[in-house]
Amino acid sequence: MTVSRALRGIEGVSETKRTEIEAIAKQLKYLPNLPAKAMVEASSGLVGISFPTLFNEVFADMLLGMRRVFEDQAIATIVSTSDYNQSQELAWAQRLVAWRPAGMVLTGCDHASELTSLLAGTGIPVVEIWDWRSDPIDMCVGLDHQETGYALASKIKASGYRYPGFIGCPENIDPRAEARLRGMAEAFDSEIPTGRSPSRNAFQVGFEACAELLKGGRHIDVIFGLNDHVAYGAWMYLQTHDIVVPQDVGLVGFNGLGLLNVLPVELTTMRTPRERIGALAAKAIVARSKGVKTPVSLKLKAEYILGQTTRRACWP
Amino acid sequence: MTVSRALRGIEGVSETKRTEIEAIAKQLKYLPNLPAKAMVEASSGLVGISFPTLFNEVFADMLLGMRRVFEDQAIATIVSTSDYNQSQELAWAQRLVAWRPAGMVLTGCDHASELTSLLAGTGIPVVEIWDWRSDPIDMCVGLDHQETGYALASKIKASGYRYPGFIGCPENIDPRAEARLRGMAEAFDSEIPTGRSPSRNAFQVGFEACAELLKGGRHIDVIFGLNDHVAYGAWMYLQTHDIVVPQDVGLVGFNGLGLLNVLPVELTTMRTPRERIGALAAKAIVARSKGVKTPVSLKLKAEYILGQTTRRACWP
DNA sequence: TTGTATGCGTTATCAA
DNA sequence: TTGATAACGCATACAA
Repeated sequence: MTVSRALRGIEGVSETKRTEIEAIAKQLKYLPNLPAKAMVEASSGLVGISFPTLFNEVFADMLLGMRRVFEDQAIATIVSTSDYNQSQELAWAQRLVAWRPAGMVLTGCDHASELTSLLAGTGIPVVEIWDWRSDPIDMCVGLDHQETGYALASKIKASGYRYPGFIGCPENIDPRAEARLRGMAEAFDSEIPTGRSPSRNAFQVGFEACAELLKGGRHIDVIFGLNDHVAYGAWMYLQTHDIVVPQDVGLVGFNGLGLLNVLPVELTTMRTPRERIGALAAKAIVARSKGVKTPVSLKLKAEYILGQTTRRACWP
Repeated sequence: MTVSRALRGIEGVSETKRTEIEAIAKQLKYLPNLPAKAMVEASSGLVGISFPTLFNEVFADMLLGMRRVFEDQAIATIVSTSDYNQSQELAWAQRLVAWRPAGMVLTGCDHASELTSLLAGTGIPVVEIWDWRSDPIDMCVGLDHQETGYALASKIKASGYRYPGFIGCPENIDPRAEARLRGMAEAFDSEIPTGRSPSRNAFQVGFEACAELLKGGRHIDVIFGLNDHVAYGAWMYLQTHDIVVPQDVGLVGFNGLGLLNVLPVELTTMRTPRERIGALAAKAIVARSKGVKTPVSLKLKAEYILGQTTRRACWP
């Protein structure tokens, strides 16, 4: 018991004893046994994090924001990816709960219905990130994507554009993208024609979806990409087909990734506070596991970035 | 005890009892307590994985390859990133060992010296991936990057190029890249001039390092990028400065990422078996944890991809 | 300041 | 086939 106290730096151990214990521990190469600690404390100091994918800088950014906080607290993270698949997310959650994690972070607010009942009553702090809704499972840090889509489309509409198109992946894959699309339709007060491609690579999605959108024959004066990569893929398509941006058509991305810094044109886009979301989510979990009862629900804003792929002029 | 047996599907429980137990378990929403299991078994069914970064598709690919194997075995993965920093990797390893993991995966073969002594005698299966060396800590699945650099440069040399340059990040960051550079120098039998940039974004590294390399004033007829992204950044630089690829200068990448599929030119590069490395590493750990004594050491090969950024002709 | 008793949930071992 | 006992390493509660 004295050893336990000494090694944890708890008051009430004489200096003599403490140094003696520390010396012996070092000599013995003593390592605490975290599974045993987790058992007695009924919680493990592990935090589970689920992303749709890690082939997307957006999620890597959020992970980085979280890890900076968790590492300070000596919390290890069990990371998983769901491939935008709710049952895969559920299966992971089921396995994870058996580890008695100190918290869970889920991407988005759309989950398998069993997930809620699984988590109910466990007392595990849960943060849903990236997306935002008023009635989270437990806590929430993210954007209202519909509002964000509305805000972005309003800016674009104010630039004089009237015939928007949207390009992205098939429906029922990325609920956030569809929410943004709804917001855009709201801003333009009309249905928005879409081009969609099921490719895995986002550049390729942009290239192919752009082709599909324009094949539709409808007049389009501005194209909204699901994200920056998709928009850039479309940019490649337009270049190849001698369609000049922004003279012939405007092009808009989403996320504001540094990735595109060096590319030939700066993209008009919306910068999302990804690292900040991660950091805030992690802090919410840490606070909870330290006994703070208040649940966190934060709706953050994205920032409009005017690049060179939309016109600046503003006419009626 | 009977419950434990029944739930684990172990022989010697009557059908009656088993169904009865399963019913009650379901009704009680019973979940096994993995920390307790880990304690009694002195090993946790967790595997730790350390990458330099996750902002690089290469590592996301290896992670995917591993996860497919680990998930089949109900093994959870504790993922961490070291930022190419050995002491950060060491600190993570020290925390991880306290979890009594079923295995550890480390990227590369260059580690803090204390790491070896930390792991010695713990009996934890360790696989070093991506890089390859003859005397791993325990097991090894990867490429010999010097050999691979040699192989790539030999192909390029055979295409008639004589004045190579290399662009990448500063020295002492990525040991694999430097090993490839050594192999290239060997193939060309000369020092290779380099351009380097400390930027975080790989495209930007390519753009800036290319500028630096060409500023050097030496005659360069082919540029080797540290990886595909870096090469593509250089491609942007060359385009901007009206230097035509491959007429004026050849351009070579490394990794063969699908990312660049849609880009205007297919890059000459070397395709690395990333998912395969991950899968093999994971299988090695699973085998070990099941009692197989044989340590694994696999040296894989990369595949030369001839694109449109180097000339095809072959002259003396 | 130091130490003893107890219990966390699981599984191996042995007994019935 | 079923169950009792002990042990894993730690931390809480209590005693000296």
